[in-house]
Amino acid sequence: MFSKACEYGIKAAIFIAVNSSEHRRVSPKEISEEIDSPQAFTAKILQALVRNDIVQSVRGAHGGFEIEKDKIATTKLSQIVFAIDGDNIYKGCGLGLHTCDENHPCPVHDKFKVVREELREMLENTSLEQLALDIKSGVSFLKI
Amino acid sequence: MFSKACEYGIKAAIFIAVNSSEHRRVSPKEISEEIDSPQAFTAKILQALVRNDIVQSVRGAHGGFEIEKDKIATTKLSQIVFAIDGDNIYKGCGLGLHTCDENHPCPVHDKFKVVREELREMLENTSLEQLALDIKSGVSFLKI
DNA sequence: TATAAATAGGATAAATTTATCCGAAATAAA
DNA sequence: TTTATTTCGGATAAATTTATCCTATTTATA
Repeated sequence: MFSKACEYGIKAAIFIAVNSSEHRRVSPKEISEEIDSPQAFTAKILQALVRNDIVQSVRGAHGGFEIEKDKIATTKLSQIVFAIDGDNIYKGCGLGLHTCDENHPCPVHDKFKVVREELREMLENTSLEQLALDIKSGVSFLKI
Repeated sequence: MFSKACEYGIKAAIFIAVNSSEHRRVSPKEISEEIDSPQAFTAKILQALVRNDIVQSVRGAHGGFEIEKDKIATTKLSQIVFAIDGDNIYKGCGLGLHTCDENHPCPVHDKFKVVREELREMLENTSLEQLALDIKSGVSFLKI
């Protein structure tokens, strides 16, 4: 469904959110260990999240990654997905047609529309905060 | 959402179904022109569909690809997707965890479950016949 | 101001997916 | 039985995604 990069990006953001809520900055090394991802590759993805202003980075000694408190509550999954994979998952044609709309639909246009709309709503209505809370309380997991 | 190979496979199967319903066999060349896909690559995908008994092939002069009449009605989109991409789209974990279930869920497990279940049902309830009919009547399109 | 600790970013490699090429095998018909 | 036509299948190449490595840059602190 999502690219590996996107999967890592979502998990990394959740882990940073969990730690930021406890005023702790985290390093790519720590992140990649906790979410079970390749460190250097994860660092690249973190850079993309920083460029898209989803995550904040602090360089130099005692630096690391963090997310501003109010952003943890306002950032939606859709923003992370968009920053890494773009919006093709719930915008593009299911069968790859260049133009696919009501006037010129692909064979699965109507049926796909329902599923993708549901996916879009889910991503737009899910905040980093909700996901981070479940990790903190041990209800959900970031690896294995 | 799906791989290119899967997109081509679905479109090819629909085009073959349309022609088989009019007792016409089609070649990879004709198929790739009609669905706007690379010919040799499409031929490989057709072979996979033949091996999975979704499409029938006839070798030699006057050969080509066809689908048995009753199979056009009974074949579901899910079978085509499974033959090419496997069932990871609506089985695997949304965040790539090796084990992700009710006892050990990833952060988006519950939310994803709904979307994937809807996707699965859609694929399992959509027959080649329905899709082919819309192409025949000019309601939907296989390219552009 | 020197040093150590971090992220940033370019270059490159490995793996996977997508795509092409060509000869082998099968089949209908002359 | 030969020939033309057609799918099958292996080898290979191109493109994209995933992953690694190394150096530059930034920053806190001794």
